[in-house]
Amino acid sequence: MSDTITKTLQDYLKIILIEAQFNPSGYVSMGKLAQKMELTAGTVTTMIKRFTKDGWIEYKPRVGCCLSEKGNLEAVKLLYKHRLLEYFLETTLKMDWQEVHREAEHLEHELSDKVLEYLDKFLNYPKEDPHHQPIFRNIEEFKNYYRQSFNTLDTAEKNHTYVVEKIINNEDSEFRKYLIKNNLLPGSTFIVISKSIPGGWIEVKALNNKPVHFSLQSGKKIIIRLKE
Amino acid sequence: MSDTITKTLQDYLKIILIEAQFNPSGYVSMGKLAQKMELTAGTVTTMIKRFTKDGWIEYKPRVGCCLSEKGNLEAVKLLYKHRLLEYFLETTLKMDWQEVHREAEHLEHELSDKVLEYLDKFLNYPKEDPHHQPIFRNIEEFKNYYRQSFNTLDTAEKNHTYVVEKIINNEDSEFRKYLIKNNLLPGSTFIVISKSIPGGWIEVKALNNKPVHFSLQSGKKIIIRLKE
DNA sequence: ATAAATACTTTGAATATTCAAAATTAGGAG
DNA sequence: CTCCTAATTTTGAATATTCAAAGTATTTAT
Repeated sequence: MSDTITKTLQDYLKIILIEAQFNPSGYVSMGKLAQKMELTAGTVTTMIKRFTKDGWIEYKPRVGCCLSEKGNLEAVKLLYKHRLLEYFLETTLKMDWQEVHREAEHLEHELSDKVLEYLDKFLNYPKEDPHHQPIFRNIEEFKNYYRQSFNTLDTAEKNHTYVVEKIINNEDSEFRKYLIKNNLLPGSTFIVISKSIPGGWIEVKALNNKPVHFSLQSGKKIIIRLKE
Repeated sequence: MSDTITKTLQDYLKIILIEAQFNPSGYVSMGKLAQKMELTAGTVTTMIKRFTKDGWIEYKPRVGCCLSEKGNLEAVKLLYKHRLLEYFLETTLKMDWQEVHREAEHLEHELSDKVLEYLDKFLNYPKEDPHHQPIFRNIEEFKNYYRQSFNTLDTAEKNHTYVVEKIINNEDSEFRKYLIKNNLLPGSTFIVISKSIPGGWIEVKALNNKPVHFSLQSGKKIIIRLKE
């Protein structure tokens, strides 16, 4: 059944597409997936292994999974269907925005590519859904959009290398001095040495500098991007 | 899971609703159901017994099944969703009529009552789908329509094929001879060539026979059912 | 570096849906 | 009334999806 796109597979693909964006490695852990899918971790592990065999997903044991090319294609199409449906339900049928997401969630599974095409034409190819979420019509549009979006330091991962992109709330001069001293102004490259979520801190090190700690709270003020 | 309306249950209900109309007893055989569902008779028997336990269906072993009140309610709603979707796809999205049925078949399963309500309002409550099939909004409308439309020869429709089910008032031997001569005894198949309600007549033709006229009055003595 | 906590994987079992093939039954032919 | 045929029902097995609980591995804290 390697080519059958079941409703279940679709749900997995869509969640992985979104969650992978929040992770510099591009991988989604089994725990995270289980939480989002509202299933047990064991179930998710089993299913992911099957989907991997069918070529939808790539899986690294004890690490997580990401979408294959084939999986990406399908996942982006689902997001396209979802957002176009939201647009239709809200602007054409004038449904309450609170119900729109849930309804689109159901309908997207049965909306064929053909109906999608006609619906898009009828709606005159809107660029955004009613909540200003862009409607991506292919992977390139999707990837391009997310390439430009950034994460903050608190989401950085151990052993990965990043570049400082921007500092939020630049008024705080104490905080600024701390950044200058540790060579962490926009443009600087650094690596994550260690991190403790329960402890609420992260330790990073810029080139030719000593390691330095930040609270995850203050890390939210530092916008970063993964270094190639 | 007695209350969960799965896609599978929906498929069974919809087919039973339609097929039951073609049978004067109101029951659908396991064989017929299996054929329409494109499943084996064994599968259908098993499922029908389960659905009976859950209160959707009434089942008589070795005879067949029909819908319970609860099943009828759900089935008519599904037909409502199906036809309204056909209307939408064809008149609003301007899809090709050949694709419309298949697409509605899929979407109807995920169209909630809420969206149905808004869609109906948007379409301004059409009375028929694009192929002149009435859109029933509740069981009464459905039953009423079928009670009047598919019982005796006078209600038969042009170009449709029927089977003679029973002759009322079998004493009239002249009438009986007329039927024998034209091969219109119970079991015979015939097609309606033409019909005039103002003229008060209907013209039908059995296989390998010449066309023959009946007054709508005498047609009331011939009980028929739609073929297939 | 070792113990404790956390995350992940495996295993065994349950439910829903399906089929093929064997067993049963009803209705018609002789 | 008995036998045959066709329809129906039963049985045993398969697939997909899921969970709980037990077993492993990794990470964090001491």
